[in-house]
Amino acid sequence: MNEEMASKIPRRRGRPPKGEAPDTRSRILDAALDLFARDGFAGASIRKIASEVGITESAIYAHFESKRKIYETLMSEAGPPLVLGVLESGVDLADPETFLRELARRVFEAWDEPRMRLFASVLMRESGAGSVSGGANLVGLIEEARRRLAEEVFGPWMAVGLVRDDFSPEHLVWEFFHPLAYIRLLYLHGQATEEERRAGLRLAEEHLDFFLSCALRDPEPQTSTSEQ
Amino acid sequence: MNEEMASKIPRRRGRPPKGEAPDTRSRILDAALDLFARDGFAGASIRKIASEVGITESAIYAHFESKRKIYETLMSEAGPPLVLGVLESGVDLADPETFLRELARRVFEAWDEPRMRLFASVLMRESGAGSVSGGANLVGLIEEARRRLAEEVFGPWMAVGLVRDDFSPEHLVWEFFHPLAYIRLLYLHGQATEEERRAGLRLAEEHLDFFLSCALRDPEPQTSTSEQ
DNA sequence: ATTATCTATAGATCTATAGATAATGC
DNA sequence: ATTATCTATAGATCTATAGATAATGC
Repeated sequence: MNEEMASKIPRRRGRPPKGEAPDTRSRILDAALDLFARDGFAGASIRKIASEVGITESAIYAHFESKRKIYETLMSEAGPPLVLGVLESGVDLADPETFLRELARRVFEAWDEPRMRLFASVLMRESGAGSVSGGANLVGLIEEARRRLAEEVFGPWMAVGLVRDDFSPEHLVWEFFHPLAYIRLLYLHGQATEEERRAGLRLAEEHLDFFLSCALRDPEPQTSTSEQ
Repeated sequence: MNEEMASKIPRRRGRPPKGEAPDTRSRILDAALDLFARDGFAGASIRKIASEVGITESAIYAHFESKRKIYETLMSEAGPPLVLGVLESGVDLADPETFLRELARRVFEAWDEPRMRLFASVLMRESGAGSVSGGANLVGLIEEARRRLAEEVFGPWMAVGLVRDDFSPEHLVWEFFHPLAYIRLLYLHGQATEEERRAGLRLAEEHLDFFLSCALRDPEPQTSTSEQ
């Protein structure tokens, strides 16, 4: 529980000297992320967050106007870019197998970071319909990634016969990507043990093999339009 | 919010006459399930549960000794049997395609029930590691189903060449079943709209087609051991 | 003057218990 | 006598604000 309940010695009254308690704002965000992941939005209290940081509750209100604002700030700072930015960073699109393996590798590299695992917990807890609005909607985030992968990656591949064409590009993306998202939620969450994480990564690799063996096609013998 | 905030007229003091407020205990459980699904364990209060049922908070304590006990009671009443009982009810194992389609149909029939959708929300919210212990562990429940399907269904099929054998039975089960579980959590939760539910069911069907087209094999031309 | 902290506190809400009361079932 | 409810209340905890105080940066 209170692993590092922060210095018991109460601070003296006014604004602390420069170097003493650096970047309280981000320490509040870190503590909040931790507690939201463990206890959910409703279960985490300003009081616990403050005590984790080592300041009083009222000090928090100098940085954020409410608990919900803390939540929204967190969520807006770790939204889509982290999922899709990976895609943008220019992996070679020519060979599906290489591309998908590299994409999965990068996505999992990001998702396996401690901070991202905390986000996975929060997403899992709070992304249902009745939840804290403001930012994180799990289905929404994933739909976005799915749409782009379908349009920009699987669609073109299908057009040149690199992947099977008896399912839509959208569905191929789904079969590729959603199991990975599922693994993230179940195996790469905030309190996942080393063992769970390894199990998750192993599953992901095996899924990739399975998917590739199902979806790939050898490129057709170049019935190029220029020589019909 | 308070769709049916229950009769505003306060009841009179003592035990109510027989037919008047029937089966309070199960009405408490229903209200609690509803609120746990919407607000999470921490976010749902005894007070709200009581007000939903139309009794005072203290009346609840005549039925359950604590909020946690209500939660545990709920979870113990809707555990594994609902997932696996479906499997037991004797669907013909001879033809994989028929069996798997029927299994999926029954599982989704159960999961699409309003009450089961509420459970999906609660599972999603509270099954992370740091959560309310007692009963529901999502990974645990699914592992159990997976193990049995692998041993009793996919294993035998693989032995007789009905499914591909370049992946373990366990992994084939995973590729078959986990996308369905994922759909349940994301599309068949407590507050899912009609539209989300339909999208989920459509995805499930398409997944089934995809999986069958990947995993099935025509039975081998009966190289039976008796005629070698 | 502004900022980041503290002390003190208001007011809401929450879980749970004690004790009164009225119907039930023996 | 038991059970299911109520009224009343204790005591914890929670969010948030007011106002004092001390360092910072102009």
